[in-house]
Amino acid sequence: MQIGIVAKKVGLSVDAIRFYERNALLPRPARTQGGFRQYGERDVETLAFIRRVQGLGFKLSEIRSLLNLRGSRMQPCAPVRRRLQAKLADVREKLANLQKLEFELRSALRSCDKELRKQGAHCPILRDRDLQGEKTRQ
Amino acid sequence: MQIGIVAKKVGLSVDAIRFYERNALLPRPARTQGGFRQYGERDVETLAFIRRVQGLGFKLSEIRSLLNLRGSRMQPCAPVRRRLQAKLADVREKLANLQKLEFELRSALRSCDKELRKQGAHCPILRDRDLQGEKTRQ
DNA sequence: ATTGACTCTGGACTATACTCCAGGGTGTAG
DNA sequence: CTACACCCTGGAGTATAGTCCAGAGTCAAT
Repeated sequence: MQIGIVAKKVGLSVDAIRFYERNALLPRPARTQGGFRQYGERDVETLAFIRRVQGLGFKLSEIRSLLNLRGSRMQPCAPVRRRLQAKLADVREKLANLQKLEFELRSALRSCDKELRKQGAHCPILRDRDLQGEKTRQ
Repeated sequence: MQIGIVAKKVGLSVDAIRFYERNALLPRPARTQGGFRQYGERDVETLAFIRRVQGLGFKLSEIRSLLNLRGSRMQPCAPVRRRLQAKLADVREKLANLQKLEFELRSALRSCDKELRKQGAHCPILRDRDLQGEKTRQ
């Protein structure tokens, strides 16, 4: 199979596949005389795997390490489980942050609405002041 | 006030402040003979504003447009409200995606656990197959 | 042998929000 | 006058996950 076919099969761009090869996510395949990459079913599976775990929120560097586990003959579930759990933890952290953000946006909206109801001319969000007590970034 | 003082006051780095100036978030200030930037309270307020709305999840390009509204004398609340609402909408979309992700991670974990309970040797996540019905990216 | 579709490489480019650096100048206290 | 802390500029670098490109070569069919 040449790269374009594989790309179509797994729903990736040709460029993405070459990119994965350069970044050691996909083994470099055999080549034809002329230098065209030749892929087999195994490669299609690897690419599908990549897409699957990417859909679970893993980044490419993490996927690389997952692929190493996959390469080992015994396929130990425990380390995968550990990674899934870590990922779940940071998804939950992100969720908490976004929820806080949602809350703050809603407050901001409410204060806008209050101002609009009393025909106020100046927006409470745009107003200066309120610069107390925010945490610093280094 | 020179830049270092302002930086300390608002909790930003000197570099960040210069970066904002280059990117038209902060007006370029007066300079001393020798070329040092001289800031006033107004600038401190602007920077505090930037931090505040950045905390609401706005990116710098969006903040720039917010700052324009703020510059106009009448400070109309309505356009700000519109932006807050749009931002709220995409926060909610992100939340939904993350929640879906959380769900998927939990399923993955469950399937790992099941395998581990029955002493299975090969991880269901690492297994190939299962490449049906995923949406394509262009 | 020619056409047309496909592929090759290396490198530049995208967005985001900064940080870090060298090499040099400035401000002020003593 | 000298030391020392601070400031200046322009440019490069960070991470992420690719995309896009030119210029050249290849494959299969006719």
